Amino acid sequence: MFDPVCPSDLAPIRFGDKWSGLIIRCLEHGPRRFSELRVPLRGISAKVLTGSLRTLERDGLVSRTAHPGPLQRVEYALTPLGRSLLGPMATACAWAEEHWDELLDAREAAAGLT
Amino acid sequence: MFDPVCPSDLAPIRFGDKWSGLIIRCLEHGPRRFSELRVPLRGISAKVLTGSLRTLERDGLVSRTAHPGPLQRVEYALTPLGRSLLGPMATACAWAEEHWDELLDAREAAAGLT
DNA sequence: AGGGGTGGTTACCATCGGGATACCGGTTAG
DNA sequence: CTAACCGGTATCCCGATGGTAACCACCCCT
Repeated sequence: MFDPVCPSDLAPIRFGDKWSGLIIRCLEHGPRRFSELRVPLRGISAKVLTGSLRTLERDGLVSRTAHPGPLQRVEYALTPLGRSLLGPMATACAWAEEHWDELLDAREAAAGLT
Repeated sequence: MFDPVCPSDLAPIRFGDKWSGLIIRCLEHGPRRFSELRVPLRGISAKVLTGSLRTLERDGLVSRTAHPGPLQRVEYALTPLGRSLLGPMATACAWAEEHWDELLDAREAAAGLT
């Protein structure tokens, strides 16, 4: 997702994968079920989604609750820790929205003089 | 580096690699030369560093200037666009510093009940 | 009994990022 | 002449990431 780079010790540390950011934002407005997550994340395979969810769970960002009852029903929700990430993520998104065009322009310009 | 995830269109988009964040932070306080970058980024190979720098250059975040003269001297600096990233990155770093322990605890707890 | 939805797991496979190593042209110092 | 430094490039290789497809148990509905 991103590198929380600590200036103190210069080592690259990453957590999160291709989909983690998206998943967290999908959980922003409340718990979602497994299949509810697959809808907005068009293209994600079950395997990768479970993988990402397991990692997020392991890191304490997302909680998994299997609701009892005859129907199989599993809900994923943000933990407080996960929710605390929404702020920084919003900042990053704001930056991206603001500078997206410049990025594309730069890439296009760079491709142009190839 | 991180996913600037736009909530509007849910597609995973990433730019930056393992070292991009670190490189940008190394350039925070002024231009640096190729070999000056390799020092704080212990462990990075020349190939990977050039690769990352080329990508950052392509995206308009970093500028490369080969100074004329008999001595080979190349300097990398942040562009205004690159500098605009420092804010969001600081936010991310602050989050990381604040919640780093919780993350580690969660991982440890998860590993514990394996 | 059969079909469908939910929430996965497993095996297989292609791709890619990144690390190690060697090399290279130009320049300067000893 | 030789060695060393700068800023790379060329190759090889490995492991992780991620995608596809098949399969599975459990439950519901008809």
